Amino acid sequence: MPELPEVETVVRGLNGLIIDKKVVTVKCDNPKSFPNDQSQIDNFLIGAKVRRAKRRAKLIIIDLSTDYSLVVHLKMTGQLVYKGEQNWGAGHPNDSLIGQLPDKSTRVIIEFADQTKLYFNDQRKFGWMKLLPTVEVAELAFVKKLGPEPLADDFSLVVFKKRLARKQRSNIKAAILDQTVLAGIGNIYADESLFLAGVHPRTLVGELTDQQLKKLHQTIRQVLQKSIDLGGSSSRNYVDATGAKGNYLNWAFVYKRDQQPCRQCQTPIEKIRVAGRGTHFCPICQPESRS
DNA sequence: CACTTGACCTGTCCGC
DNA sequence: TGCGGACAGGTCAAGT
Repeated sequence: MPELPEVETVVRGLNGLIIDKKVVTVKCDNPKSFPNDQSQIDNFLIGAKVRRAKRRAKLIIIDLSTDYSLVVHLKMTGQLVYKGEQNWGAGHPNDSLIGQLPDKSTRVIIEFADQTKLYFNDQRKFGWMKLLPTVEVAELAFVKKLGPEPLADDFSLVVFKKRLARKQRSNIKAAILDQTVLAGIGNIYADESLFLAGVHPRTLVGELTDQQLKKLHQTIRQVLQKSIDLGGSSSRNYVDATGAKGNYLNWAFVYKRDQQPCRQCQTPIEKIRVAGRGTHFCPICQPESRS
């Protein structure tokens, strides 16, 4: 669920909360969530100071003073939540969530020298964090294969078309979900951007018109930016680094809106399966191409 | 190689 | 109320 806008929101939050903090203890209840050896953790995480947090695709990368980085993938249910005086206390809106940590979904606890803590929670245990040398992050096989960042200035229509060139026979939804084509789109923003572009999710890439490609290139960027502005989407359990939920779904056109009226034409939104995933669309605004 | 399906997990919701 | 099963959806491995 955390897709590009949610991960970006977490990273921005971390940058305002944990810079220069020094790690003093690390606890992990589930080796799969944090598979490093204890000796690596002792040597390169304990005692390290946080330099900065950044994002690549859906990855959170926390650079440390030891020239190691903590790389985190939240997958579906991961949360990276900071508990400090800023966001925890009687009367604070996030107290009900933050105050209860750790809970049964807590996998890793990182404690800083000022006794504040960073919690990695992950109900379904699909997510992970890994400690590795900063220079090796970009060399990871799956990082090297990632497509371009859709919000980068140089992500032009020409680049978009080039990226789709080898996907002519797959449907457009599967193509934009493929992280080697584009980095950062997941199920929510795939559905939303296809709706705004008026493209049926099962349309084959090779059958898209130039006009549709141009429109989709724009709507992908629009939707991702809009969601970042709204703090992301909280479909199930996404929260940002301060424990706050995102607001995008109050504004969504199709995602999780099956049977509800389309915001443009009042036709009930339909839910189908495309690329193995629940897919929401408007049958009038996104007509199926006949072929 | 391109594309699809299944596995990884746990919690929730729906129908009987 | 309890219980089975479908579903949620990011990514990689395995299968077609």
